[in-house]
Amino acid sequence: MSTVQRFLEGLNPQQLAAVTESTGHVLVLAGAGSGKTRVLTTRIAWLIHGGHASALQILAVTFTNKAAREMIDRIGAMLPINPRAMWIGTFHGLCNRLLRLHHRDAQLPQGFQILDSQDQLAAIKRMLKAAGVDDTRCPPRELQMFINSAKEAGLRAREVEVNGGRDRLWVELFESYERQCQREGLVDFAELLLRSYELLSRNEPLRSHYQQRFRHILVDEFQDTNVLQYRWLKLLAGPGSSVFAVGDDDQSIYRFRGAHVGNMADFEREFQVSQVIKLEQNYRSYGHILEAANRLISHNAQRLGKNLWTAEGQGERPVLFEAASDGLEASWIVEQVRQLSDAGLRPSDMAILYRSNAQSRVLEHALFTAAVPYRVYGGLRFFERAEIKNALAYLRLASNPHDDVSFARAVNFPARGIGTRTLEQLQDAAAGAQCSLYAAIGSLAGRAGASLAQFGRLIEALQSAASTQSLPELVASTIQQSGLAAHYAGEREGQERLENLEELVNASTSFAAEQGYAASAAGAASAAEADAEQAAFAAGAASAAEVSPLTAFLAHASLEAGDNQAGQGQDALQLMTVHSAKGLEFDAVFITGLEEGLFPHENSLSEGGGLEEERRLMYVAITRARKHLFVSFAQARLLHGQTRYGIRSRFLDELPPESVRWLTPRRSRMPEPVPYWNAPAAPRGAMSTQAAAVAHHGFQVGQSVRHPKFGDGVVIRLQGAGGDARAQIQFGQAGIKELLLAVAKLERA
DNA sequence: AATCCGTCTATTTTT
DNA sequence: TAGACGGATT
Repeated sequence: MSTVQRFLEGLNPQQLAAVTESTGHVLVLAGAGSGKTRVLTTRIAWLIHGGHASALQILAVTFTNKAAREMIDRIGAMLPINPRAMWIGTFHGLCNRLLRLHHRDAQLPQGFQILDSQDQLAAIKRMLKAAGVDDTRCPPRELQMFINSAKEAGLRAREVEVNGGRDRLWVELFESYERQCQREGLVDFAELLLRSYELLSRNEPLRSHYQQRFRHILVDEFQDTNVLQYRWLKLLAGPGSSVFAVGDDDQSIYRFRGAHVGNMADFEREFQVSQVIKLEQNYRSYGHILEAANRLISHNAQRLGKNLWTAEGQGERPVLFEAASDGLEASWIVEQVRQLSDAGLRPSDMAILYRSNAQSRVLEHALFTAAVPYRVYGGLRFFERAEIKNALAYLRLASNPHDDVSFARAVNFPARGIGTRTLEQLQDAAAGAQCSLYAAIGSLAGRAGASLAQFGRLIEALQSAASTQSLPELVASTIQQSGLAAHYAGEREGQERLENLEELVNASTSFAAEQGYAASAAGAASAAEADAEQAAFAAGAASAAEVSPLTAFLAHASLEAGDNQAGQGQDALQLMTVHSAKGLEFDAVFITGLEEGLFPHENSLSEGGGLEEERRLMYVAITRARKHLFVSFAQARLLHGQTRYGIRSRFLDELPPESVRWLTPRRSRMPEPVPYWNAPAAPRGAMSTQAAAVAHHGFQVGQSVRHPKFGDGVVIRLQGAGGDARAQIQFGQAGIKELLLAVAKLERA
């Protein structure tokens, strides 16, 4: 068929092989910029249009909503079908869909609420308080980590291995958190995964239904999957189905949040992948940039092995620059930005990347002073804003009044005379009666009881509004009735918050419109199918179509926190961490702060495999650049209010010398002491510290030294005098050491 | 109920 | 240095 031919046109042989592989499971090693998304979407189009599968037989999983949206849009552009007929979404989104459809079997109320990390932490704190456990014996954040990592490993509280009293306590708290969530109909992110995993593993008919249905399972960013997600996929992949996994082990940078690169090798072995397809042709960067990336990553031992190449020319060599201070590094970047602008690049074609968010300050300052428009990624997202969460808490209560997380949030905001005392009494009453806070309202008498009763009536009013009004009407009236509108209207800085609440109404309007579209139009096929599923597996339960718009909207708000960027649209230079740059590309890229201790980050060096992950991070950074790449570091940097003297990152020495261009003399890895007057970012106090640091032993803060065992380093602090004089020294490999000057064989360099 | 003050911490982040 | 948080104060 000619349409199919047209899809396949222009694919390189490896891409073509991946797209049209028709037997068994497939592992695609997709290098940066190798057209991975194109392969995924083209394969889906090929499967459907070539008659290999129907849209209903396809399940495609991504990590972010953005990636899912992109996939849906691109398929929509290729095929005349409604892509919503397919199950395409994030792991969490798909699990949500599954659990709503089969909430009975999953032992959840139909309108279960999803807790984001913030909500989860609040729930944990509340549980700790109820259990009477001291925050110091069990820091809430650590318990949260403990619970989430257990769940992500597929473990329930009872399955966690206990060694010692501390563990026992934590496991008990884990258990009571689980009970609390179950009682209140709350599901955290990890629970979405675990609960649907358990649902499928325990319910054989349901499992085989979905196994037979999903003939083709496609997974994006496979290197980022965690242990539970891998098991989930394995469970869903029945006999005769094909799993198509796309990933790049060299871009695995999320181990710290549970990603398990080993899944790639496990997949190859356990699914008996006969052929691993490597996509190595890069369509993004010029040759010298790719050579830099290839050489750098070749220093990693743990690799599946892959080398990027391009059919385009060599292009410019990446430029390396050594600055005396972070301030001067920033000024140099601004100057390069100017030159690039003169050469015709728009600010939005350029990005400045850094390892940690704290580094953005100096850069922002320099850009602001030079009047370069810029935009910083990161920070609060729309649905995470306090005012939005407050409004959502009321909406959640309208949907499920027994959601104590939302109750606790809403009950006294805006203030309505229900203080900590009253709340404690209510908590006790609820704990005694084993019921929700809302259900316990009646048990309190007196003035406090009256205030609570009034709040209870508010919830009931919202509930009835929810059953009569349209979603946008409900959102608007909730903002009014809750008193949030009045509260923010009376606040000095409340205007912006009011606007955000207005925006929430708009969001609900467009959400409702989209849902309506999906339910009608070509989505009829999926609706019919979903109904069939209902008839077979959830007899008596509400069908998917009956999940109320409010419930759907609340799930949407939890699962998609909204844009992560400040003001968009305008032509601005992009500032972001290397992590958030993954998946993006720019004509010009600046990678900053290439200093030992910062990049690679010192905290990573103590973790096994940490250095290799840092190196992959650098690899990701380099491969973001299309034409121009600038890599820089500073001898002195203001960090936590103190000037830190850094050594050039080892990563710079791992780049191919013939493919890069040093703008500053490339010395041995020992910077000269920095004259403070060259370091405008340093506080005035630094001057006196440094002047005072010159002592009779002849060492000075910022001084380069060499130690027979630890190698090259820089003095970062001096204390004591005479025979007791000590120096703290930042070594390249060995990290920070404190040495007695009288004893240590330090050589001045 | 709002505000102030001392303490603590500071890598990366999506769902 | 700066920001977030919790406890105490007004």
